[in-house]
Amino acid sequence: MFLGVSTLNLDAKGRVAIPAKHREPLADCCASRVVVTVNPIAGERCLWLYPENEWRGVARTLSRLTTMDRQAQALRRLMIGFASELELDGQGRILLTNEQREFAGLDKRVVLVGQVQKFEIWDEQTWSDNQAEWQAAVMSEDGGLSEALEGITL
Amino acid sequence: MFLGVSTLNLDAKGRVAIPAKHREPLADCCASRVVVTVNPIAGERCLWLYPENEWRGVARTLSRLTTMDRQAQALRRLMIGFASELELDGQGRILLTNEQREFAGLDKRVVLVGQVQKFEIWDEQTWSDNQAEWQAAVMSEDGGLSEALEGITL
DNA sequence: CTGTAAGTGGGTAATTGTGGGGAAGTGGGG
DNA sequence: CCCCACTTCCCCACAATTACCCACTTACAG
Repeated sequence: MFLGVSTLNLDAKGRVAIPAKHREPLADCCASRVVVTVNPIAGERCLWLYPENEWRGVARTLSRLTTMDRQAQALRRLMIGFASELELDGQGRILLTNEQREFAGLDKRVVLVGQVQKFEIWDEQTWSDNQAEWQAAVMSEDGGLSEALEGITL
Repeated sequence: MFLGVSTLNLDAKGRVAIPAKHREPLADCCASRVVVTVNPIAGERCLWLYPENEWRGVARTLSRLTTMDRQAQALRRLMIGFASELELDGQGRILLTNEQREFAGLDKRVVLVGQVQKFEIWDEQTWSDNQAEWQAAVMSEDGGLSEALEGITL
């Protein structure tokens, strides 16, 4: 279970160092092999980082979507198209492609966010800009709670 | 069952000492392993501290929410994203991350509030500012008692 | 008044994040 | 076919942070 935010720097070569606390779990579950791709959801400009074993399931799901559905095609083009398979280097870093960096608007300061089975990588500014919005989204005054959230206890 | 408020100080390194009365219960139920995250509810800027065993259920609930629901995503980003797994140090203290301290506006004086299965951590000022409001919220003169509260016995 | 326990504050050593140098590999152009 | 330029990878080194430990002071109880 991957948890927690870490703010990190992209170095001049476009590499990100995965925080040490995540390295052992990654070595265990996927031999430090990961897949980075983009988040296809409109308006959320961030990258997704999957351990290879998790990615396989995602890839299978994507490949089963029908060819005739426009949304499915769009989803597949983005997620498969931008994906790259990577292995952590000796210092626990990965090299992002230019396309990925551009897509997510990554410059120097980035945020790596654990999301249980995967990670998200955000530009630091974008991440903090979105926070207020997310807080408002959860139990906003306008009353709306989505079905998925009704009645959950935290 | 965790009860009671304690006012505590963050030290210069951002650590909080858990009051001694809670340490043994924590040692028993979760080997002094806890998870700290943020309260995602709009307008409530505080941290939540779960014993690890309680956290597992919460994490399961969160991980089951669908990827395509915006509110659920927001909730997960906040609660999983800001979470950190911690173990009390030899002096019974835990180290909060910068991100968590910033989120809850913690400076020096903080309040730890027992909430049965979990704790809340508030900035002292924020805590006292909110008290009046909460009193007003429960059984306000404008008559409204929420459904959840109708007919309960205290 | 004294002894124990708890809260508080720092020092030190190990670990981690970050940056850069150089070798190895790849592709394009002469 | 060879050479050059550019990218990718691996390694080393420094700097900052973190974790662990010890010591002091305050509070409470015997």
